[in-house]
Amino acid sequence: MATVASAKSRRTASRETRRRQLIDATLKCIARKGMGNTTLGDVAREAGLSQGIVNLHFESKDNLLTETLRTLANEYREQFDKTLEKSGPDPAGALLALVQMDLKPKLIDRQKLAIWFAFWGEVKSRPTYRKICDEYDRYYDSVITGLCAEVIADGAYANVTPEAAAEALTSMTNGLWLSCLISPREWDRQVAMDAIMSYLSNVFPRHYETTR
Amino acid sequence: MATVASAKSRRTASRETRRRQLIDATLKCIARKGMGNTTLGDVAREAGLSQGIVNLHFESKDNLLTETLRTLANEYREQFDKTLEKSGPDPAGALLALVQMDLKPKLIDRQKLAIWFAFWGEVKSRPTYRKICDEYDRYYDSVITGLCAEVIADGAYANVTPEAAAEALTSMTNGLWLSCLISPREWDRQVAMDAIMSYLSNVFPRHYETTR
DNA sequence: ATAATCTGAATGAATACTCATTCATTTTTT
DNA sequence: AAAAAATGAATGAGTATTCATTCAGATTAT
Repeated sequence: MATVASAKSRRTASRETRRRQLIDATLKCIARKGMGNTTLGDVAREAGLSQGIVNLHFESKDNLLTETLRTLANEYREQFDKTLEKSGPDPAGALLALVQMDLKPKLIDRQKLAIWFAFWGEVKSRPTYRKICDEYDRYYDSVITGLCAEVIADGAYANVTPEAAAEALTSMTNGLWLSCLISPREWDRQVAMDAIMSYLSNVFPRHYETTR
Repeated sequence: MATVASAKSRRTASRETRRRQLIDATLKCIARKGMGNTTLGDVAREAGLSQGIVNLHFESKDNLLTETLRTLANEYREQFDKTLEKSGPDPAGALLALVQMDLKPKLIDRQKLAIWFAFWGEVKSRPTYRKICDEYDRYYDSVITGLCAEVIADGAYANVTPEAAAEALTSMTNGLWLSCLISPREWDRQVAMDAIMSYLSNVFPRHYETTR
């Protein structure tokens, strides 16, 4: 019983702990009730804390939401980087690992998608959200374009540019998320994966053998 | 002055006219301020009418928003059907016309996209929105899957199923819309079209000649 | 060791404000 | 004159934010 550092009955916690706790509560509330119907009272209740707690730790609701988006985006980026790292030096393998990541049930469930779309839905009227998303997307785009360029060079493919291939692949995964959100019953991971593989195996045939 | 049915100074209008006017105002407000910050006062002001007007013609805000989504969806469907009709009997041509439609500046500008994403952002917490979107999507999916099946049969393509190709194409256009929303500066219709053509010309090479 | 003091995290009632909805009144049409 | 349409002030429910107060744990003094 020695090294239990944070006793569970502790009434006060460090600033960072509370902020994280509140952000987690916010994510849950947005997934359940949507962005518009999530009140600070909801967030506090979900976190098991008191009414005024959010304004104590974040100064405003606006702030809380922005930080929540940042946290969400960071989490995705960590997954992205981890996937990239684990996949070794082969660019074709890395590309496949990345698109497969986007369909992993653990990472992308309907809860998470609802949260992403909730933020995307406000992008036009909240420039800050747009900027944050753009910043991260720019990075993913550069990585994926780079991988496509390597594959194209390696296979001497003359039928596609790295930019077009990257745009096609990232757009496809984002679009597949929308299908999952709107038709959860019908939506099928296998069909989604088939769609992506139909691209890879036809555009880069010497790198992605069709198993059909 | 006899046959001027709708004089411009007319202060009262038919129910349908007013409803349409209010829905148009709602669309503008959502594009400008976002779903969450659009109030009934905003809508009334945008329409140049009085505070209580929305509740007079729609019974509630909820109702107004649902009807607005239906109108938006109908408008898109009309475009879809018109495009299909105009494109003649060739399935490959129809498919191309449909994906090109999705990138037409007239049809798809950032205003419209913002509205679509605003509704999609609420899909998870508002089952009605989901149902409406699903209903329309099911139709588009069936049409596009059918066209893909025809192209596949005609070209004897063994490398892809109609379902996978349809899913790939519709997902790609939806995903391209997200790019347009998030990176409006960078986003380029030509690159978007290249991405789609990289799919068509590689998966259905005997139907879509690469002009490169 | 014990008591006294301090600190800042947390509370939750009070405040100020927004906004959907209602409705008595006015205006327009028939 | 009666009916229909529209107005816009009033209502009240809901909610972000504030703040005086409480309290657990750390620090200091005895």
